[in-house]
Amino acid sequence: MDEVFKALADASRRSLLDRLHARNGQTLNELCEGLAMTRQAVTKHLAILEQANLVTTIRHGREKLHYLNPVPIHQIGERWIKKFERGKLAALGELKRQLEKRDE
Amino acid sequence: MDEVFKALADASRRSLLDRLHARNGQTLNELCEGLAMTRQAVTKHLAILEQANLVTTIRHGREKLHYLNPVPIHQIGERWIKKFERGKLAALGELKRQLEKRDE
DNA sequence: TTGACAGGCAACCATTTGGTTGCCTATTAT
DNA sequence: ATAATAGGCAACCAAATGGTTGCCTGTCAA
Repeated sequence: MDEVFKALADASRRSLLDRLHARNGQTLNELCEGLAMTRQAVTKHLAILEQANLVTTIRHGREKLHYLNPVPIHQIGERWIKKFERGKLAALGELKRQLEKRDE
Repeated sequence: MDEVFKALADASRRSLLDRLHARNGQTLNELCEGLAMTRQAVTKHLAILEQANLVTTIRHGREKLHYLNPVPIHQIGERWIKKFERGKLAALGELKRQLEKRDE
């Protein structure tokens, strides 16, 4: 899980996920197009995403296809959000109320 | 939004959020208790969480109370997850199917 | 079979990050 | 008034991070 958060921390990597979301199964070179980054930089980002299990790859001949894996992101929603979500809006509302009481 | 992801990338900071979730409105020194870190390190983490709007603080006399703000985390769930969630399980299932076809 | 294309590996570099220590300020309690 | 308490600021440091360049390997097409 730690790896997922670290992987998502970088904007370049998030945009790579965006690209894969737009069109799944792209090759490395396709993912490089239009980016102000060398191919090797992208390779590193993809490796990090792969290790975090956010991207799955498959070799097909000399090409490596990249597929988005939505499961870990979904798990954040399941574990983290849910954890803090109880009393979602209530938190801020109650916060204000408590402080008003405290500072009287 | 970038700040939120960066703030969540660190395990120490996530555990600070856990602590605040367990008991909201703690002071800096309370949050330091039992951690293998100096007070100043915790201060820095809290500053980052504050900048990401994940923690709201209020001065009360010489104390600074820290409150968890669940809204940005909730927004991840709203924006990111939703974005990739379409065809949640479908993605992996379809992935396998496509590859089986491709590699025949 | 040979060149072009897709990708991998490794060394290197600058900046960011997570942490430290040391000292300063403000508030509270004795 | 003064000591203890709660927190802030700044300089500094080591390690991690995001990026580069250079070169190597494997696969496909002419």
